[in-house]
Amino acid sequence: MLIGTLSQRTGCHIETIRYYERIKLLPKPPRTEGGHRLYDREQVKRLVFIRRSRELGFSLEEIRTLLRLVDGKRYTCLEVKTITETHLEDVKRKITDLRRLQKTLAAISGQCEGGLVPDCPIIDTLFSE
Amino acid sequence: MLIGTLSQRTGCHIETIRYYERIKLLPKPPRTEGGHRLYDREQVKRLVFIRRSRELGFSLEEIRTLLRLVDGKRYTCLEVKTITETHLEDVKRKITDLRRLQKTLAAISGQCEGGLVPDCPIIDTLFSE
DNA sequence: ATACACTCCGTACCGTAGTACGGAGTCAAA
DNA sequence: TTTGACTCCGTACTACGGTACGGAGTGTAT
Repeated sequence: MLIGTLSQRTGCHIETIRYYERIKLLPKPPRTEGGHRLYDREQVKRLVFIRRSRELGFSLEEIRTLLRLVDGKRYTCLEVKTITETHLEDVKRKITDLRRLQKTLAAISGQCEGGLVPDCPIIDTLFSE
Repeated sequence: MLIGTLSQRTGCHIETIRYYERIKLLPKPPRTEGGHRLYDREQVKRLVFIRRSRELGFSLEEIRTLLRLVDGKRYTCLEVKTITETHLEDVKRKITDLRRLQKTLAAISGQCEGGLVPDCPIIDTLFSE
C-alpha cells in the first residue's frame, strides 16, 4: 500500500510517517519503480504501536527504546515493564506538580472578589515574594 | 544596579532578563555611559512578578496580558481573576488528562509480571488497536 | 594603573514533535 | 491518453522558553 493508505489506516499524517522514517522509528520501505514508498501490514502494526504509545504519553525516545527491544526479539517483560513504570512515575510526578499549582491558583483566586475595583489581591500576591 | 545584581536578586539568568526585554516583558532600562543596563527596585518587583507567575504555570503571553493590565493601571479584579480562572481550568484539564493516562499505564503495567520471559502483555497492548 | 570580573551584542542553537511549502514526477481510473 | 489525485524531496518553519557563544568593551577594587 502507498503512504496515503497507511496514513488513513493509522491516523498519522503523511508528513509524520516520513518524519518517523527520517528519525529511524520506521524502517526505510521498499519503493515502486516510480519511487513511491510501499508498505505492508507489518508497518501498519508498527505505526499503530507508535501512535498508541504516543497517546499514552511515551516520548519518541522511549518508543524508540521499546521498538529496539521488540526488534531485537530478546526483550523480557522486565525491561518493558521498567520503561512503563518509569514513565508512570513521570506522569505521577507531573500530576503532583499540577495539583500543587491548582491549589495555589485556587487559593489566590479565592482571595479575589472579581469586582470592578482596582487593587487586586492576585496581583499583590504575584508581586510579593 | 547592574544586570548581574538584578539576576541575583530575582534568580533569573542574565540571558533570560535580556530575553524578557527583547520580547517586551521588561521595559528598556536606562544605561550607564558605557552602555550597561541600569535597574532599580521597580524592575526587581516586575521581574519577581514574572518569575512568580511562571512558577504558577502562566505562559509568557498570559504574563504579558497581566502586566499590560497592571501597566494600564485601569485593571479590575474581574479581569485578573478571569485570566487566573482560565489558567486554573487549563491546569485542571491537564490533571484530568494525566490521571487518565496514569490509570491506563497502571492497568497495562499491572498485566505484566515483569519476568524474564519474552512475550510481554504491555507490548501486546501497544500493538493492538 | 592594572587586573579581573562583568556586560555588551547579534546570532545561532537547544529540545520536542511535528507541519508547511512547492515544483516536479507518478499512479490509476475513465 | 488524459486528467486529476497522489507522492516525491529538501528545507525551512511552528510553538515555547529560553541557553550558548565569543570577541570586544566597561566597571571597580586594589
